[in-house]
Amino acid sequence: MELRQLLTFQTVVRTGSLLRAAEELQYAQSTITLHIQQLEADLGVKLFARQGKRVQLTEAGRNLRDSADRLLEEATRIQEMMAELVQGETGHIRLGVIEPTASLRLPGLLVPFFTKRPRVRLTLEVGGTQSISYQVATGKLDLGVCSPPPAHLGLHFEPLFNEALVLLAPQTHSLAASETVTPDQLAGQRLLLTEQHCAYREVTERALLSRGTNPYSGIEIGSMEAIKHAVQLGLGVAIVPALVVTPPPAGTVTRKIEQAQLFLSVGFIRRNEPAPVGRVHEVFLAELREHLCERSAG
Amino acid sequence: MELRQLLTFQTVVRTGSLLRAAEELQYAQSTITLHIQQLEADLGVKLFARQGKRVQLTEAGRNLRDSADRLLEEATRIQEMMAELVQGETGHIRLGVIEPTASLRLPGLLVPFFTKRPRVRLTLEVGGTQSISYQVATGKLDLGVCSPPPAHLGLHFEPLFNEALVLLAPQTHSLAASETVTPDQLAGQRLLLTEQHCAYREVTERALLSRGTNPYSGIEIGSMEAIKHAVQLGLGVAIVPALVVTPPPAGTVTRKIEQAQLFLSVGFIRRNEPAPVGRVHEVFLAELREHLCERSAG
DNA sequence: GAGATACTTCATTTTTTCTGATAGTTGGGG
DNA sequence: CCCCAACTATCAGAAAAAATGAAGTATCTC
Repeated sequence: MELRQLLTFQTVVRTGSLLRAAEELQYAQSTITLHIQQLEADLGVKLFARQGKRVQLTEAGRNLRDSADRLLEEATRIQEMMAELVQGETGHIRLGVIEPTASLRLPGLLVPFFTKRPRVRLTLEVGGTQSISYQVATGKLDLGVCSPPPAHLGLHFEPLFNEALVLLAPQTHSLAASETVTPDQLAGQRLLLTEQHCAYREVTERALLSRGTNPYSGIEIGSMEAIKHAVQLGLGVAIVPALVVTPPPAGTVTRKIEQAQLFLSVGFIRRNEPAPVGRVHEVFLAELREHLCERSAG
Repeated sequence: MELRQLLTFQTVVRTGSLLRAAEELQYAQSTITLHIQQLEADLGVKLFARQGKRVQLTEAGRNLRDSADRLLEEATRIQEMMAELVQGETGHIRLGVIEPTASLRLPGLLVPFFTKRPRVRLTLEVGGTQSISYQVATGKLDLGVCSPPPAHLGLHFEPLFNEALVLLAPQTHSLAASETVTPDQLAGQRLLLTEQHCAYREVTERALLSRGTNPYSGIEIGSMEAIKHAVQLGLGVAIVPALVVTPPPAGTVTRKIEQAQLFLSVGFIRRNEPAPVGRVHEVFLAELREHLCERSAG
């Protein structure tokens, strides 16, 4: 059974004549006869009752008609889909994004992108840089938005913006007294940290350790929201993305930290070698660059 | 795009390797490469990201995967359906049956037939002999169960049974007095007839006219049930199939009519020349012969 | 880094497809 | 009633395509 033969069959059924089908399909008339005969031999049924001039569908022919229509429709659908895929009008973006970016910066980008492209599918995975970069490397995700990934994964990283970090403290806290604080002042304070291996924590630890301050305080909280509440209730102070605490929650204040490179580089990652990404992904990346770079914080 | 190529693609995806696909499909491995390349060229997209040894699906490949599965499934479904069609396990019987046979004799046949063959479709059209035979002649119906069709339609008619007709009269009617009645006794009686062109009426008219009795009484009622009720209410008498009034409705009696060939020959009709019927139809006809002939009334 | 493994390329063989001419059949019109 | 016009079937040969096997190239593993 060949698609060609089914198309011929369909055309014969529609036109009701081998001759007209031949004209329409630009075949010799004998080819039409042949196609039908091959189909009949292959399926083991007579499709048309030949009565000299006219051909008429048999029971088997009637049964084949609808199925042939479905099959050929599916076939053209495939070709159309592939064409749209090339145009970037359709496709599936499997995207991994770190939590703060996903909740604060991404929605403003996704909404216009996907309303303009209703046929594009999105799978958004929110997680840590480590998990995202691993999944991009193994092909489970197409793209990631996170901080620089481990070099050994061989991923391409392109920075988009720097996420500034600030100190969040209860209004009544001693550190809230001055406009800015220095890393030295943090020594001895109870600092609420995110989990280990989290990029935010790593940046924070690196910055403070380089100034001789060991930030570890014994309290790790996995969620930015939870940390905000903990600070609000006076459990301690925290270093969080500025955007997360703009404005600060009631009863807390934010303070800039001087003399430390307290920011997190955020960019997108993709496998650089044999890029198994389609046109949509390129278009999406262009959108990412445009919308996230312009808001970049130094 | 060819079904062959899609099958190769599907197999490569499933096995994850061109070599294994070649083994499984009994092709040379170069053929697999070729199929994929042809598919890629035809669709205008790369389907696999070649990284030397390994092949990995691209975005386009992932999109094609499901569609290819669907298409190939539909293709095998077609082949299976055709095979079943040959076996008589499936198919579509478009059947026309006259009303009394459809309601009285057919159900007992259809129930076992279709419970044994759940995949066979049935379209049952109930109508007069004329309409049924015309539709069979033009191919709108496959088979008909009715009285002998007009000869000019060139249909094959095979008698199955004779439907005996009896007089139905109100219990209090004068004709109910004797055990049997003769056509002569019907003269002057108000006889309720079915519509013109109905085989039942034609048989009745022929039989009575041949005995010098004109049965026309000015009342035509299109439904056997309505005629029964009309007789019950004393509107007149009627000649109806014996089976329809076994037992007679309350307040009525049936009487045999002597000296007249009052029965209707019922059989099946089909186009005899290029029989565009499938195996199911043959099986169904065999069932018809078996179940309807044995109950035949002389 | 040598060998095994797996995909690609290419020239060749085999198979299939398409065609044009021809023959056969049917149904309507004079 | 016969012939013509309209269709479909058959067939042999040309054209196209598919499949192959061998040689080539890249990659992973030990």
